[in-house]
Amino acid sequence: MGTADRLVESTRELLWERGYTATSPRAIQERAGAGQGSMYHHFRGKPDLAAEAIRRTAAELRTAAEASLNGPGDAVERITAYLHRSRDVLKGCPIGRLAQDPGIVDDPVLREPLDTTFTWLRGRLAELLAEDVPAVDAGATAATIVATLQGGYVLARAAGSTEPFEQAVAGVLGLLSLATGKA
Amino acid sequence: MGTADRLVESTRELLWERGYTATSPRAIQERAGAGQGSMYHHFRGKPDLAAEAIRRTAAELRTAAEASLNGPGDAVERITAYLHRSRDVLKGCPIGRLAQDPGIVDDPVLREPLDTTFTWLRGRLAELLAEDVPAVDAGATAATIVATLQGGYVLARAAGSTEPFEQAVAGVLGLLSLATGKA
DNA sequence: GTCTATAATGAGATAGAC
DNA sequence: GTCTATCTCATTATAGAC
Repeated sequence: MGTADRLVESTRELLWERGYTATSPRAIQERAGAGQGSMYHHFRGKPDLAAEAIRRTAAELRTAAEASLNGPGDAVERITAYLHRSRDVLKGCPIGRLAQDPGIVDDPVLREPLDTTFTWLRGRLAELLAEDVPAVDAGATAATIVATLQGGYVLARAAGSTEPFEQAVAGVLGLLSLATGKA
Repeated sequence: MGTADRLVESTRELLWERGYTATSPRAIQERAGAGQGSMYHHFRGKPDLAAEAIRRTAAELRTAAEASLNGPGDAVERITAYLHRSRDVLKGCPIGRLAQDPGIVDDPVLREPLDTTFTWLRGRLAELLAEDVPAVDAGATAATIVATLQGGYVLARAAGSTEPFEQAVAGVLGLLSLATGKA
């Protein structure tokens, strides 16, 4: 892995752990084992490096989601697999957590991958629901599922425990099972 | 309003707008129209001031929630009123947004009001659901409702639009209406 | 109680040697 | 390509005058 790649990977980790505003170029350099000159040779500055890091993380998240959502089973089974996927709940969502950072939301270039990722995810879930669960509004229910996940992370971090996340996921799956009549 | 109160109010606003890490004592002082000496006379420092600000915001949020949840109607009607309450969606939840800030989550004193607030809210919603909606797991569904709200804020900020928030709320209410058989 | 120094530390980036 | 100064500004506080 070259220096530029190590810088991007370090940035990805730090954005997940601390967010954008609280991540300093200095910390990125230290974790990547690179000097300042090296960083400013490969990237124009912190925003440029962060943009590359966020795009890479967004692409990875989408690939991981597709694995569950294109898997075997009907809509509710695929969504269940997606929601039950192993996650580092107390670290939060590497994309969703950035939505609280003013430095991200106020910069169109940095916010764009977040918007694109969630718009795609809601659309894909809505497709699945429209096919198999006619009893519900597919678009609204898809938004609820993604929001449950993102809000579950928030509640877990506030509680210092994964329990609220697991409850929230169980709750939305319970409601979905009523909609399919397979309760 | 005395100087100490103005400092706390300024801190509350800035915590909501920027979070804890990105809020500087300097910014607090400027907004409150107070000097540095004044702030350090009334408070030991930024964490002390933030603790007071967060406790005050949490108390206010709880009072506002109780107004809807103790209002007229059955469980689903009260929850609907709570979810439809007017909110500044793109600013996010003044309590929930702090859960993404490492400076809050890593400090037990600053995290405690978040935990207490969400634990109370989930409990209160679960009480209402247990009375009127026997078809669902009250605790899990309560967690889903709170998570939908918190996740709805995240999606709205990522999108730069209130639309995903409104969809998520509509979705969870649609699912709840199935559970009561009043669809 | 409130004010104005003062100061140590880090952020974020540029310059120029190697 | 990478390194080590260097620079400017903000952060977070302390000290002491008023």
